Amino acid sequence: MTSDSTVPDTALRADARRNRIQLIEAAGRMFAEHGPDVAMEEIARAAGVGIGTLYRRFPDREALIRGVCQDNYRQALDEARLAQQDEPTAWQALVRIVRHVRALQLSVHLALVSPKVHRIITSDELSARSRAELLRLLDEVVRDAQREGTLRRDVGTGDVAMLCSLLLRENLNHEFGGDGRERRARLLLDALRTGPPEGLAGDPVGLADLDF
Amino acid sequence: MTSDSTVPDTALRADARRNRIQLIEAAGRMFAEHGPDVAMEEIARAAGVGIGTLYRRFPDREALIRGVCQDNYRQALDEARLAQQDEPTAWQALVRIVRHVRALQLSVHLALVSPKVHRIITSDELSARSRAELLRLLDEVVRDAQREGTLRRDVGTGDVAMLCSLLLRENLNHEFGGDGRERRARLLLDALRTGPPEGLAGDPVGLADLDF
Amino acid sequence: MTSDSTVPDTALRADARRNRIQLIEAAGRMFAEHGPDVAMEEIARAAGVGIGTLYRRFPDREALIRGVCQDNYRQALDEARLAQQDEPTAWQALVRIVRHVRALQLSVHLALVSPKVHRIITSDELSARSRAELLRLLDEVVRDAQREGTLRRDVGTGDVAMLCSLLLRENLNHEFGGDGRERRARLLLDALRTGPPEGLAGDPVGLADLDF
Amino acid sequence: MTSDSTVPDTALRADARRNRIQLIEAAGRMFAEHGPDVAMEEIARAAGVGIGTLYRRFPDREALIRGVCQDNYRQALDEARLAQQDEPTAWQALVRIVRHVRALQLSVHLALVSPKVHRIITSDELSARSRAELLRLLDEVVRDAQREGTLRRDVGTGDVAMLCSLLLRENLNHEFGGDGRERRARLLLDALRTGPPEGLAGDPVGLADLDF
DNA sequence: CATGAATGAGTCTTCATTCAT
DNA sequence: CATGAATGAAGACTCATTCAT
Repeated sequence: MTSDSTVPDTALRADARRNRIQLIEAAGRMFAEHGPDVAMEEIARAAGVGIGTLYRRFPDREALIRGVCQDNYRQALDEARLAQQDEPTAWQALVRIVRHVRALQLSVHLALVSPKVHRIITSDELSARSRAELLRLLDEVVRDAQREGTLRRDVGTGDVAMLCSLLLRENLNHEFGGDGRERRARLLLDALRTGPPEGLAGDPVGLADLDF
Repeated sequence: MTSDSTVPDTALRADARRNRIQLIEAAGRMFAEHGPDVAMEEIARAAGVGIGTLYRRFPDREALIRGVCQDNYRQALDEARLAQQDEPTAWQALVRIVRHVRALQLSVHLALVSPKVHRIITSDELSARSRAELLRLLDEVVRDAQREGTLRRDVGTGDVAMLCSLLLRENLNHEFGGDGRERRARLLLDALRTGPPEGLAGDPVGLADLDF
Repeated sequence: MTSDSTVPDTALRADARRNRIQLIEAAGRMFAEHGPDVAMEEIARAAGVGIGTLYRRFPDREALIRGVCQDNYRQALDEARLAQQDEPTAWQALVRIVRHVRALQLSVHLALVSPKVHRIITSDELSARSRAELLRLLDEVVRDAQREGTLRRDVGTGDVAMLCSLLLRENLNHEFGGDGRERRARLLLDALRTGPPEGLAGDPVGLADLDF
Repeated sequence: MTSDSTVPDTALRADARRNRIQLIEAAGRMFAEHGPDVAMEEIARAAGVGIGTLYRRFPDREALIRGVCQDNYRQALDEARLAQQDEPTAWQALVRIVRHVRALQLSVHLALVSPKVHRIITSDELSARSRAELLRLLDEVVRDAQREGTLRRDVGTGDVAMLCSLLLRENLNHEFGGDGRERRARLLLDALRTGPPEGLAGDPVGLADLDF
C-alpha cells in the first residue's frame, strides 16, 4: 500500500514503518477532506502519533505531500497494469482504466487546488517516474485500441489522458448526486469510440442534483 | 462588468462604487492566481486601496467571495442569453454555451477548491437566482436541440450541465498547453451529438504537454 | 442640562448647539453601558449624527470625555446647592447629598474604570473648578452638622467625601438587586451619626441577590 | 498561590506548570495596572514567555481572565477560612474578613470595569463554587456574631457582603492617599456594630487627598 | 457645515516548525 | 525514538482619525 524508494522500508524499524504508513494514510484522508492546508497537528492526531513524530518522518509539509502522492501514483500504476493484463481487448482495458483509475484522484485534486502543490508534485522525481511509466502504458493501450479499430484515429494518447484528467477532477467531497460519475465516464467514452454511441444506463439527469 | 442587486450601485458615492468594482476585479484575479486564501491585504493592494476600504465594502472574506461570484454568475447569464438569441439553431447555441461560458470558471474553481467556499456560494441567495435562471435557459436550449434532432435524446439537461462543469474545471493557471481546451470541448460535444463525430481540428495530442 | 464655559453656547448656531447636547447625552449613555472605549462611530450613531460631526464638535475621544464629565460635575453642583438651600438642618442636607448626588456617578465610574480617563478628568480645568466648589460646599455642611451635634466630630470632610465616593462606585449597569442601594446609604449614614443607629427599612439582605 | 481543579497541576509537565503560574501572576498584575484589555502580548512578555505559549495555556482572553479569577477566589477563600479558625470571637473574625480579604479586589475590580468580564466571571463554574463557599462561611460568621451580640440584628449576610464589595471597589492603582482605606473600613464596621462607635485612629481626613 | 469614505496602525489568534524532556 | 511544549511570523479584522464630496 505504501512504499518509498528513497527511504527503503527495510531501513526502518517495524514500529517506525507502521507510523509512516499511518501518517500517509491519515494525511491522505485529511488532505481529501480539508484541503492541502490542514493543520499538521490535525494530521498527526488523525494518525494517532505526536506532532514530533510526524516531523521526524517528514521534515516539512512538502515532504508529506510528496509522500502521499508517491503512494498514489504507485497504486495507480498497479491498477493500470492489472487492467492491461486482464482485459481481453485494448478497448476494454481502456474503458477500465478510464473508469477505474481512481487512485490518482487525490493527487490531481491537490494539484488542481493549489499552485504550490502542483509545483511540488510535478517536480517530484519519484512521482515523475511513475507518471512516465503510466503514460507509456496508456500509450500502448491507445495504439492497440486504434489498431483494433475501436478507438477514433484522430485522437492521441494526450487527448485520452486529458479526458481522464477531466474525470479525475470530480470533487472529492461534495459529489454530484447519484450515478453522475458513471454517466460522465460513459459519455466521454462515447466521444472516443468509433461507431455509434452505446446506450446510457439510467435516466437522463434533469436539473436537480446539480451543486453549482 | 460588475453589479449587485442587493446594494444598488446608485446607492454608493461615485468613488465608493469605483472602489467596489476595482475590489471585485482584483479579488477575482487574486483568487484565480493564489486560491481563496490569499491575504486580504494583497487583494487590497492589488485593487489599489487600503485594507480598511476593503473591509468597509466587504465585511469579511466570505462577503468578498460572495461578491466575486455574484458578479461571475451575472456575466455568465448575460453571455448565455446572447448565445440563445444570436445563434440560428439550438445546437449552435448549445455549442457556443458549452465552449464559451467561461465566466463561471472562477466560481466553479473556487467551489471545487474549498468546501468552505462551496458552502458560501451555494448558500448565497443572489447567486442562486442567477444559477437557476441559467439552468432554465440551458434547459430550453437542450430541449430545442433535441426537437431539432441534433442532440442525443437519452441525455438530460443535468447531463449537459455536468459536462460543462467538467470543462469548467480546467485549471485556472497552469493550463494544459496549446489547443487542449478546444479539443476537449469538441470531444465532449461529439459525445452529445447525434450522427457521426465531426472531424477534430489540429493534430492528436501526444504524451507531451500533460501536467499530471 | 448641558453647558460649557469654554465654548459658550451662544457662540454656536442653534443646530450646532443641539448637536452638541445630543452628543454629550448619547456619549454619557454609551460610556455608561459599554465603558469608555465604545467605538466613536457608535456614539455618533446613538446621537443621530455622522461621525464627521462628532469630530467637528470634539476633536478627539479625550475632548468628548471631558465634555461629558464637565456636564456631570455641573449637574452635581446644582443638586448639592439645592440640598443646602432647601433642607432645614445641616444633617438633613448631608443626608440628601449623600443619598441623592448621583450625577457624579458616571464620572466616578469612568475614572475608576480606566487610569487614562482618571488622568483626563483630574487634569481638566473646568471640572476641577466644579469639584473644588462642590467640596467647599460639602465642607460647610459637614462643619454645620458637627456644630449641630448630629455628625461625629472625629470624621472630616474628606472622610465623608470618601464614603460618598464609595457609594458612587455602585455598578452602573448590573446593580445589586432591589433596595440594596438605599440600605447601603443608610448603613453608611449610621456610621457617621452621633447617637444610636436608626432602624433600617426593609428586611435584612440574605445571600441571594449578590452579583459577585 | 495558583491552582486549578479542572486542570490538575500534576497533569502538566514541570515547565508547563511553572509557565502557567507565571502567566496567571503576570496577567493579574497587568489587568490591575492596565485594565482587562491589555495587549495579550504584553502579558506574555511580562510572564517571560512567548505569545504562543500564552495561547497554548489559555485559548483566549476569556480563559485567561477565568484563570486569574479562579486563582483569586481560591486565595480569598483560604484567607477567610484562616480568619474563622484563628480569631477568638466571631466579631473579630468578621473584622478580619472585612479588612483583610483583599484577594478578591482584582476580580471585583475587573467585573466592575467591564460588563463583559462581569459575565465571564459570573458564569464561570469554578469561581462560582468558591464564591458560594465563601458566602456560606461569611453567613456562619455573621450569625455567630449576632448570637454573640456584637453585630446589629437588622442586617443580613447580604448586607455585610455588599459593604465588603463596596470596600473592594477601591481603586487598584491611584488610591486615595494615606490611611484612607483603613478609616473607611473602620467606619463601615462602626455602622455594623452594636453599641457606640469605636474611636477612629488617625486624624480626620480633610479636603486634600481626594482624587475626584 | 454635515457626511461618510478612506486609511493604516494596532490587536488577537493560528499554526508550522524547533527543541527540551 | 516519541512526545508535546515553546516560539514567533503571518494574517484577519477593528477602529480612531483624516479628508474629499
